[in-house]
Amino acid sequence: MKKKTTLKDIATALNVSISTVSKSLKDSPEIGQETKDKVLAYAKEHHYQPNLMALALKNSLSKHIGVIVPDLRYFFFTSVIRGVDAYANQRGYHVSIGNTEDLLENEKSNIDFLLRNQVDGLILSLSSETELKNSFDHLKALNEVGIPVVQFDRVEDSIKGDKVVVDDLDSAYRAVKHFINKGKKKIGFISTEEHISVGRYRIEGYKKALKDSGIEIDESLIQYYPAMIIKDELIRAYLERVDIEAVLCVNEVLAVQTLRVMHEMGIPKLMVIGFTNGYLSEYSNPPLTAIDQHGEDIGRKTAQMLIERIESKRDIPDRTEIVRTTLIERESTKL
Amino acid sequence: MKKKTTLKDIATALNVSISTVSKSLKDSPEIGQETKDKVLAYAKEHHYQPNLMALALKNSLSKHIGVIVPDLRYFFFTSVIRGVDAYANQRGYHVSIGNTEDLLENEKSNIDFLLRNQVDGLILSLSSETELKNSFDHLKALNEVGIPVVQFDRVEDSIKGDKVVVDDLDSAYRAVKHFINKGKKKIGFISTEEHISVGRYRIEGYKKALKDSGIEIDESLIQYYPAMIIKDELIRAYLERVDIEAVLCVNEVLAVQTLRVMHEMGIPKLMVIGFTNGYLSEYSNPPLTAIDQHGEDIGRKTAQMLIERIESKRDIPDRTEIVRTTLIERESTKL
DNA sequence: ATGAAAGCGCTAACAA
DNA sequence: TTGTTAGCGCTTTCAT
Repeated sequence: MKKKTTLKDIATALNVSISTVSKSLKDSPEIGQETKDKVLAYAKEHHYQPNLMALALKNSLSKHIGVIVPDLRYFFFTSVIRGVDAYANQRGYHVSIGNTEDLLENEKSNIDFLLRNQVDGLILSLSSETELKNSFDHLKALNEVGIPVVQFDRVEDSIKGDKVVVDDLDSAYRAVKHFINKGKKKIGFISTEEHISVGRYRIEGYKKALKDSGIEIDESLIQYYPAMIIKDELIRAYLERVDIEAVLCVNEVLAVQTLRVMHEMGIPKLMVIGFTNGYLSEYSNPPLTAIDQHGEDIGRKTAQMLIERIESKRDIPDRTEIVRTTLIERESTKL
Repeated sequence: MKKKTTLKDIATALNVSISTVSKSLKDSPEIGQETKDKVLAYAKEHHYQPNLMALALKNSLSKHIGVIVPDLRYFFFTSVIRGVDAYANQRGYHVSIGNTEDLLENEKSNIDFLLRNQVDGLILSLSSETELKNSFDHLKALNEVGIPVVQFDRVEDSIKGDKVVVDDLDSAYRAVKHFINKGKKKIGFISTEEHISVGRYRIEGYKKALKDSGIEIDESLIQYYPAMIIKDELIRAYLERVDIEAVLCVNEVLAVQTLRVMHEMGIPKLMVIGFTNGYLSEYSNPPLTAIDQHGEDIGRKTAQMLIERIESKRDIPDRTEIVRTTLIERESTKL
């Protein structure tokens, strides 16, 4: 494997000093045109690439940020990443992605790795296990080290730094209102693990909408499942157990799955809304009414806040940005 | 923003030399226990993190690889990334992800960035535009620089390095045979852009299966769409135009979409198979028979080949690994 | 117009 | 047992 060309290589080859080469490459006026040309030519020919590691070492700024998400297979998280990537690249930053698989250990090791690699800042959505165990020391450590952190979606307030969240409570509220406006009164709620912060807000919104409409809350209509991915049978059991006209699901996988189980059971008059407006919602049969969380916007926003903080000398007080969702109405609430 | 703790900081604070600190941290036998303890304690307290940039500079090995994919929203690509990540981490490598959005320019800039960041190697699946324009100079340059590249899925033979591909031809062949075994003879094919390499193999497999079964090929049953994401109307037009009993789709989005349009048109006796076994296939209604490309295996395989090459001193001849797909039968081919 | 030297954080060979 | 030094690739200040 060939070695990469360095300033020194160019310098020795051309019999000039390293600093002359460095200056030539930046087109410094200090250097004569001839020399510059020689250097440029040689550099091009040998595919010279500045070593950003060396630069980072020198400047103690890596122009490198990390994004850590719980699950790369979820549309919402990849959307956010796309947003971060787009904004960061445009500002000359590179982004590294870490995937926790919803595990605390992976979250720790990812943070560790990114830190050692001198990322200038971190964007992060908590793993499910982190939230479950309330284990935030590794994140508090980030505060102590002084590296800026922007959290999104699944956030923990006790950790310093900016936050971008979706108005989960209000989104659920509006979704349930949507059902009610269509004349539905018996409304269910299907959620994953109870400890996830966003889930808590969503359930509150659900309850508030019912209360505000004078509908009594029936806890038996609320179903928690222990994992993100569950068997059809569990949903079937729920649908058999309860007597509902509409149901709000906490993510699009559950929503689409409910739709299908429902169909198989032959109860097609049930309205369904799901959180996340991804391919699943868009292409499901029937198409699913979905709550669009605007993942890319969230990504851009977090990246913007982070870079602002990285590049600012002064201390900025912590900000929390709330992104309004949009209800995208499709067939699943039209019958 | 606090500065990060360095060896030097520890050394001055403790009135020892930098190398003493360095050795203590690696638990070198050269150093006295007392000193070690002092150093360890101080390091812990001040959240010392070795600066991997400095290490990379020193060793000219960054333990860092890059993965560049065309579209993060596709299940197949995120699966591959998960596989790469899993294997690489276990080998002590970090992985940076680049997203080209199927654009040549983004592919170039991603490669550039990764190179400057001294990645030790690159894993890559070509952008659609790169394949369309046959523009491979930026990739050939990688060969000249001597940085190892492993391509997967959408690959170009003229570029040196290992490759991991799916047996696209045979997969399509088996899918079509599956239809034929179920008594179907009029079989359609829905594809995206014609220039994508995997698409070409799939169409060949489709044709070969028909030929081998003595069914005449009707080019009018083969439909190319200009983009990955298309309107329902285009599919409807196709379904209205042709007279088929089954259809093979080049990805799961198209397959699920076809299923739905079909359903809306009231022609439920059409069998559908799609490439990629992701959430869409699994949760569609009805569940979709899908060709599982084993993305995570592919990811692990590419990472393994790449790291082997990075760490090997000797030249290894180029290898091409072919991953066999699995046909996952679900409802969409059971009627 | 060009070059020498210091320093970013770290390791390792060599001294003491 | 501990310390000194050189060097990884680069920029920048200060000579020359």
